[in-house]
Amino acid sequence: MVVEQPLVSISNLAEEFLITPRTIRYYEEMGLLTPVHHEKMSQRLYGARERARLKLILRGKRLGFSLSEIKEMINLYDIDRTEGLQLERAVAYGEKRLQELEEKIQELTLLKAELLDYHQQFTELMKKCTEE
Amino acid sequence: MVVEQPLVSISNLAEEFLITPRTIRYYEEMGLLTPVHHEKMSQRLYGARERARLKLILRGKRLGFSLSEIKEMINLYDIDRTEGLQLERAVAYGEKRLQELEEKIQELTLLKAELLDYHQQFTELMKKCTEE
DNA sequence: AAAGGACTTGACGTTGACGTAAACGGGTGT
DNA sequence: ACACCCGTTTACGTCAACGTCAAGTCCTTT
Repeated sequence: MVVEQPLVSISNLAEEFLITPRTIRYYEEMGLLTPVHHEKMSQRLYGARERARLKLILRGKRLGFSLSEIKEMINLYDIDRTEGLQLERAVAYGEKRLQELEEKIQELTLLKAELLDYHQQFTELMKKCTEE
Repeated sequence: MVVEQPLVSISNLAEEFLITPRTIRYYEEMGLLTPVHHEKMSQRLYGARERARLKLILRGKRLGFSLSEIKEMINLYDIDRTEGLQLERAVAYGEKRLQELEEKIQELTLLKAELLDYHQQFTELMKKCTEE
């Protein structure tokens, strides 16, 4: 039983994710996306896989990763498709990335705590000003 | 009782933070740093305040914020020096930033969980391969 | 058939965050 | 006096991540 995949055009996909077609083509150019090209026709079509990848890419961007970093991360997800000969390297790399993520979380939490501290001081100060 | 501040030159500061003098001057140009200029002499000198700011800037960079975002954040810390007339705006802005930080933390945690999941699958798979 | 709209591939422009080189000045050791 | 080192300003170069045309292709609609 073959499931009919909903394939969409580049501008539809762009609209869906609130980005431009140019951006999507750029991600393909950088090797982050690999849409199917319609038979004998020069048209990119995007299915569930590319949609998922694009989601990952945009999340990575929001988190401040570069495109090359993101590429390496999503390649980790796709490594089962590769020969799988350098699994140890992949595992080691994954561990390194995990540690970096943990550090980022720590730093963000710290930053948030500091801002929160200042925030509370200010709010306190404002209360006093409005009380009198 | 005046405390003698240890003021350092631009290259000393650069060396301390493993960046270049150019980077420090650029941050000043963008309004992120305001070193004291030695009297009648054209030399920048950096004290505790600039060092603290630079620390904040570099942490912001590691977390993927742009320089203009970082500028707004450290201006929140320094708002007591301004007239203080628009405190409400500052508080509101601070709350917005805090919420964004919370979202970033959530996303990072999610990403980490996903990577960890794949990582464990791979490690499991490798065990089986080496066992036989 | 002619027009219109969505897609394609170049190719060049732009912005942020610096790198790098040029040309100058002030103090210091020899 | 001269070289040397550290600092300064000014200016152009660079790289990532796209924006913005230009020119052509394909399909549909009138």
